[in-house]
This record gives sequence, structure tokens and C-alpha cells, in this order.
Amino acid sequence: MAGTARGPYAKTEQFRLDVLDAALRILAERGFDATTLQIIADEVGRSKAGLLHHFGSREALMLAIVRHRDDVNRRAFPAGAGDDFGATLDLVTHNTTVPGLVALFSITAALAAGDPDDTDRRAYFRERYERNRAGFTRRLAEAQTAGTVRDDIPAADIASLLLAAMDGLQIQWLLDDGIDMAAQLSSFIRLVQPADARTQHARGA
Amino acid sequence: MAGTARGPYAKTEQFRLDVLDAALRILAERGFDATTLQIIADEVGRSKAGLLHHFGSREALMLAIVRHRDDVNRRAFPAGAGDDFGATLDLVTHNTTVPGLVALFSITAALAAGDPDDTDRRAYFRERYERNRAGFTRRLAEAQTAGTVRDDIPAADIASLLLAAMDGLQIQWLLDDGIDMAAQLSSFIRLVQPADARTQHARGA
Amino acid sequence: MAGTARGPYAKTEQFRLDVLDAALRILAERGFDATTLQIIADEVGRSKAGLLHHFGSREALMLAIVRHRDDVNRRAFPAGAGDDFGATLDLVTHNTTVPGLVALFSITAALAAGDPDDTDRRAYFRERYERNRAGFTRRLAEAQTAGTVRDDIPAADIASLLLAAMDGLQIQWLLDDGIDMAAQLSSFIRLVQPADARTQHARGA
Amino acid sequence: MAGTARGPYAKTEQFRLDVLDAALRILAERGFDATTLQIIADEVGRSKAGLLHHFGSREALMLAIVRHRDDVNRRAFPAGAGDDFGATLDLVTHNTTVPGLVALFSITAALAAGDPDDTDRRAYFRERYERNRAGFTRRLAEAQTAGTVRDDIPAADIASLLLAAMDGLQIQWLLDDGIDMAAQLSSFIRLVQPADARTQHARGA
DNA sequence: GATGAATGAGATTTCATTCAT
DNA sequence: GATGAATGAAATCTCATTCAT
Repeated sequence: MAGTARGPYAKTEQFRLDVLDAALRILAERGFDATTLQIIADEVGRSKAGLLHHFGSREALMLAIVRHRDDVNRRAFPAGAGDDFGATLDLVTHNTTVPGLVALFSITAALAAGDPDDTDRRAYFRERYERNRAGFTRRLAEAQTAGTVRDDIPAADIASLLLAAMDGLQIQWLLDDGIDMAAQLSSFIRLVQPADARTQHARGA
Repeated sequence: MAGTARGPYAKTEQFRLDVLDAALRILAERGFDATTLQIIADEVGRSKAGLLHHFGSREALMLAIVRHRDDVNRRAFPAGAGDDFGATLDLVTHNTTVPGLVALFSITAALAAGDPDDTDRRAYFRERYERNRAGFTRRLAEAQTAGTVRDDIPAADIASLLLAAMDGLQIQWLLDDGIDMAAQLSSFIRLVQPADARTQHARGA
Repeated sequence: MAGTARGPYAKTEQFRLDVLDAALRILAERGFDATTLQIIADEVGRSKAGLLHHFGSREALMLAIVRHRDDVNRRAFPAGAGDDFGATLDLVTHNTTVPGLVALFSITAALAAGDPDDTDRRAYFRERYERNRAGFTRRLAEAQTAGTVRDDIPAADIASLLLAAMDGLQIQWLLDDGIDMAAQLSSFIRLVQPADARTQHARGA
Repeated sequence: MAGTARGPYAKTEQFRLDVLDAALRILAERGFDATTLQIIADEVGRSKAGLLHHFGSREALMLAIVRHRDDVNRRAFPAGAGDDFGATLDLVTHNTTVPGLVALFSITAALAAGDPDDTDRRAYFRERYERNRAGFTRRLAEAQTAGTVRDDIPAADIASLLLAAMDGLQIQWLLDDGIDMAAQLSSFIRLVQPADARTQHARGA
């Protein structure tokens, strides 16, 4: 309902979404530093000051893109239950179609991580990782109980490593598109399968 | 010879190193965006124009720090042979003492990965990852042959995942220093141990 | 009737007067450029949009202050008859108590004079000067006939010079309050006295 | 010699003069408020930031025009000796050819006079009026001694009134070009002639 | 090599003004 | 009428970078 453009200043919400889309498009074309407020403003037919009124600062606009895409992705790729890494693999596969977005996430996360004091983006990413770690940990723990994920490693560690691997693979893939993120991630998934499953798998193969 | 600081360009070389040190110190204090050429120049008692004379651009200076630290680290933590993850763990542990540097690597790598066309930093990081992946792959393959690393996953995949996990864990740790990078990495290492070793380990525990 | 504040628009009229007073107070404190609609709005407990609703624009508001003060002054210092410069001297003396208002008149008149095409303020000041010149000219001509003002200079010229001198002296006084506008104006009045009067005056002294 | 473009950064001085000329031209066309840094910058083929580097602020640039024109005028119309109002009349006549400049002087002086605390422009105009009053006063006193200006009014008062009248007449002329500044000023000069001269003049006529 | 001046790009701030409610 | 949101114009600030010496 949020995007239905009803209620007071309905057009404003649509405008904000248009800006986020335009900015992402330009980011993909020009890269992070070369994506200026002026260019985005031109693209959407508004002024720099207009963008700043809605987003506060260039940095906040970049973060708004990240937030929005996080929301969209959460809806498009809802985390499955148990050991189902399907949604994760789907997301990674989908990401290979949007390098600009992947780069934006990587850059923004790194900048947030490097912020010396607490900033909005730092808070956002800290919570994002906490949330994602907690989600994966819970589902991995369930999978361990169900016997579909090996239980000799704490679920929390696997969750943390899985998130880390995804982030790191994105950098490697962006630098060299010969890298197959989905395949690498599948290898990670095999690493965390229990010995039985592997044996079965090995037998099955 | 480069580090010996003798000969006609000794002073220049020392100056460059001083700048890199000063810049890194300021990066750690202020963060990436707030580290301006002016501040670095003030810190080393030179002019902005002087820095640019030696490094070409701000971006090149940042990359010079990365290169220099890569060189230093390679000497301080030479990759061991076979399944020896000791050097890697030592490096990760050491990194927890230099968050500013870790952040610089993360940011610079992410920016390089996002550069739309080829830049020096993009080339540097692409080669860096290729080199590191190749090195790890070779040693992991040896370890697989020796039976100290499980061989049901391609060595190249493990190498890629290991590098990715290290990068990703750094982001998580920078955002939340409750994250124990070394412990997580140890968990990764256990993931790649062969079933036998694990069984032994489990028995030993 | 305008000032009686009765009838259907009484509140509105009072509001407008409150705004003009508040604006003038702030002008005196902060100066022309620093007197923003926001500050005036805050002072009267309304919104910027509210002020603009009533006055149309910032420029129009400034002009409204001028008009209002002109009205007030015309009632408080009605031009005398004949050679009576008393009201003029009283006005000048009174002006020394309201530097903010004097500055507003000077600035607005100068801006109006510099407007390249016809604006409301330009029209207002052109008519204001015409009216004042005509009034002074008529009374000075009467005085010349009566023999109390020298008649070797056209009355129109004296009128124009008198107005000009008043304006110019205000600038000098605002810049340096050591300047005694009333004394200077008295000297001007002596300049236009007929030789007889001066001789008498000289004898009397 | 200042304008000869020699010495270090010789072009800079010429550039500054070009900017002042361009700005004055635009002021004459568009008026004070509509003369933006952007338009001036476009006119001289530079950036807004470039202008600000050289002049500090828009306000400072406006003041620089005033200063420069004051310098030029002082050289072009050097104050004569004694009762010689010739240079003054020449200046006034010349001013009728540069309404944009006259408006700039009027506006800037009025704004300076209205500045609540001490600003550069306020200081400049205060000193400018002091200097001009002192200069006129000295020459008028000499003329009084020589008997070519009536001495029943303090020279200082005549000086102050003369400057004031010139300023005020400029406003009236800008608002209505039917006003003949030179004629009015001539009338003022007649006001300060001694009775003898007037008698002679009257006889001569 | 080194530096201060010059320069432009870009973000941000500050306003007045317009729009939608 | 009144107001908060939206908007654009313009000034200003902060940088990196280039130029002239």
C-alpha cells in the first residue's frame, strides 16, 4: 500500500521512489563518486536543492537507496525455513543482474564500517548485520536440530561466515566477472552439510 | 633496496613513507571522507601541492597506503605451506589492532570494485585477489593431497570463500567489535577440515 | 476609518500592523539582509506562508512598512505653511530616534531607484518624490512671494535640493552618528533665507 | 602602474578588473538583486567559485566595484582648488552616463549605512564620507577666506550638505530622469555664493 | 622539487516563493 | 485564511586539482 500514491502528498512518495531509481541507474553507469546530485537532479527534472529537501544529503540519499532495495529484496526473496538456502541463492543470482546496486551496497557498507563516530549509515548497517545474523542463526539452528546442517560448528558462526562470504564474493565478482558467486556459495553450502548428507550426496553422485 | 633509504632518493622515499603513515593515522581518527589532503599536508608540514607532486592524486595516495601495507604485511605474515592457516590467523588477529587500515582496505576495495571503467585501483585489487586466490588455491590443493583439507570441494572454491569470508568479517567486526574475527575464521577452518580430522578433534574434545 | 480596527477585517488589519511593527523592530536589530521572513514570522507567531499570504512577497512587505510609516509621519508631522520648516525639522529630529526606519527608507529608495524596469516600489518612490517636491515647491513659492525665502533660485530647485539633502544627510548620520542632521538642515535653511533676513540675523547675533 | 599587468600573477589583476567591468555592465542591465555570481561568472567565462576566490563574497565584489570606480573617478575628476566646483559638476554630469554605477553607489551606501554591526562596506563608506567631507571642508574654507563662498555658514556644514545633495539628487534622477542633477547642483552652488557675487551676477545678467 | 595562487566541481545552507491540503 | 511541504535560486563552503613562479 505504501507505493499506491494515496493520502496527503501522495506524489511525493512516488517522486522519492523515482529519485532512488534514477540514482541507482546513474550509479550503475558512472560509479559512486561520479554520481552527483546535479546529475540525479537533471535526470528527474528537479533541482539539487529539491533532492536535498527530500533526502537531507547526498550520503542520506545513497543510504535511502540501500534501505529501499533492502525492503524490496526482503519482499522478493523472503528467507525460507530450515536449511533452505534457496532464497539466498536466488538473491545472489539476482544480484548478478544489478552490479551497480551490489557495488553501492559494498561501498556504503564499507564507508559505514569506517565511520569513526556513529552515523545513520553506520547504525543502519550495524542493525542490518545483526538482523541478518540473527535470522540466519535461528534458521541454521533449526536445521542443525533437523540434522540438515552439521552441528559441530555453532549456528551463529555459520551465519556470520555465510554473510561474510556473500559480501566478500560480491567484491571479487565485481572485480572479475569470471567469478561465479552462486557456484561459490553452493560450495559454502556443501561445507556446512552434515557428513551423512555428504556421504549420501557422494553416493548419489 | 627500496626500504634501505640510501642513495639519491632516500629523502624522498622517507618523505613518502612519512606521508603514508600520517595519512593512515588520520584515516583512523577521522574516517575516509574527512581525511583531506590539507589535513595530511598539515600533519607532515608540507603543502597540499607537495603531496600531489609525490602521489599524483588523493586516490593514488590512498592506494599507495594500501600497496605499502600489503607489502609490509606480506613480509610480516608470509603465507605458510600446506594446511598451515597460522599466518592467516595471525594476520587477522593483527588486523584487530589497526581498524583504520582495515577500513581503508574495505573502502578502497569496494570503490575499486565499483569503478565503472578500469582504474589503477581497480587493476590493483583485481590482481591482488587473483594473486591471493592463486596462492591459497595452490596451498589448499597441496593440503588436500596431504589429506589435511577435505577434498570434496575444489581448492579454488575454498580459497575464494576464505578470502571472501575474511573481507566480510572485517566489515562485521568494524561495525560491531563484539564480533571475533579470529574465532569465526577458526570455525571456517574447521568447516574445511576432513571428516577424519574432525572426528579426531571431536574425540579429543 | 482604516486605523479604527472595527468591522469584518479588523483582525486582519491588526495582524498586518503587528507584522509591520515586528518587521521594523527586527530590521533595526539585524539589518536589511538579515531580516528574513522566517524571523518575522517567528516574532509574530505565524508561518512564513502566512506573511506571504498577506503581503505577497518580502519586497512587498518591506514596501508596506515604508508606506505605513509614511502615512503615520504625514499625520504626525503635517507640512506647515509658507516658510515654516518647523515640521520638517521636527521630522528629522524624530528620525534620529528610529535609525532602523531611516535605514529602511534609504535602502528601499535606493533599490527602487536601481530597479531596471518598473516595479511597485519604483512607482511608489517616484510618486513619493514627485508629491514631496510638489508640496515643498508650492510652499516655497509662497514663501518667496512672502519674502521669507530668497527668490533668486527657483522654488522647485530648492525643494529638490532640500529633499536630496535630507536623504543624503540620513546616510551620513547612519554611518556616523556624530553628524547632526538637524543642525545641518538648519544650515540649509539659512542658505535659502533672503539676504535681508540674514543681515537681520547677523545683526541680532 | 597598478594596471600594467607586470609582476607575479599579473594576469590576475587584469582578471579582477575584467570581473568588475562585467559585473557593472550586468548591474546596469539587470539591477542589483538580479546580478548573480553565476551570471557574472558566465560573462567572464569563469566559475562562481573562481569569483569567490578572488573577491570573498558577492557583497565584497560589489564593494570592490565601488572602490575601483572611486579610484578611477578620483583620478578622472581631481578636486579643484578653492571655490572651483567644476570637477564636481563634471563628475555629476559624467554620472548621468552611468546610471548602473550611480545606482550601485546608492544601494551599497544605503546597505552599508543600515548594517547593524561594523562591516567592511560600512567602514569603507564611513571613511569615504569623512574623507570627502574633510576635502570639501578644507577647500570651502579656503574659498570663504578668498571671499568666493559665503562665510556665514560653517564650511563643514556646506561640505556635508553638498555631499548629501549630490547623493539625494542621484536617487531622484534615477527615479525620474527628468531631474537635471547638474542644474540642481548649480542652484546649490548659487546658494553658497556670497551676496556680493550674487549681486554682481545679478547685475551682470 | 616545492609552493601559494588559481580554479572548478560539487555539496550544502539559506532564503523566498509556490503548492497542496 | 492558514500552514506545512515542496521547490528552486543563489550564495557559500570545502575540496581536489592545476598553474605560475
